Amino acid sequence: MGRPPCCDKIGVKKGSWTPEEDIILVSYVQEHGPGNWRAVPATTGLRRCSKSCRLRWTNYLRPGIKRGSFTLHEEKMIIQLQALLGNKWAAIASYLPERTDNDIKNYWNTHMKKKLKKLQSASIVETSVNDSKSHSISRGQWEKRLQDDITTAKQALRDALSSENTADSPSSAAVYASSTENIARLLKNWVKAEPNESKCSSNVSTTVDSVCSKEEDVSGAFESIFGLESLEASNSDEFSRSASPLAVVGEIKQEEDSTSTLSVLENWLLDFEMKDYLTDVSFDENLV
DNA sequence: AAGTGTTCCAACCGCGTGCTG
DNA sequence: TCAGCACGCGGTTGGAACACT
Repeated sequence: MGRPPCCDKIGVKKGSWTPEEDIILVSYVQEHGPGNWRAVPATTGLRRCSKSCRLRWTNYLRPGIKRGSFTLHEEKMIIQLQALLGNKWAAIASYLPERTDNDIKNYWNTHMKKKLKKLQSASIVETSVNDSKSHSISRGQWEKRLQDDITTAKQALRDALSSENTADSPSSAAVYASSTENIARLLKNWVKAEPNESKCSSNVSTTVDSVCSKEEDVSGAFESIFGLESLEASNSDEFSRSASPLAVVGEIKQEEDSTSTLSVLENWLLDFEMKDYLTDVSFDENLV
């Protein structure tokens, strides 16, 4: 016996969502909040599967979603997190609050795989040419650079966390207001051929703005922790030997009172098997 | 201008997991 | 303990948009 369908297929609409359907869905979420998706079709009269409603909300209508091309910064974070976590898109997306797991997954499958393959092939050529020079960086130099990175990362994390603590947490009303703005923007986009991509500094609500700035801070911390800047110039071997984020976070943990963001970070990192990280992670394994 | 190939992304599908009775 | 249910996740697909010939 196969698994029963998540909802009655008869009369369930598929395919692209219309503006009218979006408005209905957003109205529902404004009233009831996200969740209980099973009730959405019954309550609203939408002829959509509950799954489809959830997906539409999380991937498109949810407030705070940034659309448009990925920044270099985001790209680097994705590369590092993918190398660390594998294809755990939801986990990766949790560190890029404005991007959905679907977006990141799509971006990875279309852009990053290509780029990394290029990078890898270039690296292989370089390695074959400069094989005898491959250990040019001494252990002492490496440790010194690592220590600098850790110091920078810790400072960046502190900054990010302190700004998060001082910022007013958005009320649910504000969150849903920004959702309404999302819809308004979408409707405008449907009317006009070319949308004006919403950037952090654009006409999106202050709620979104605060998310943007926070994301920048946190990602900045990550860049330092993971040595992102060195990625482009480094080969996979060097990455596999790079500093353990566990060590950094563990040290920060001792110095900082726990905050929500740090706890999430810690839990995630502590769930990660350090041993596997040190022995297995390399770009090669993730380029399939 | 028309045909063909390629890219991109929204949406779907099936499975895993956690919760509840 | 177990079955049923709802939700979340990752892989995959379909088709619109774009690029190329």
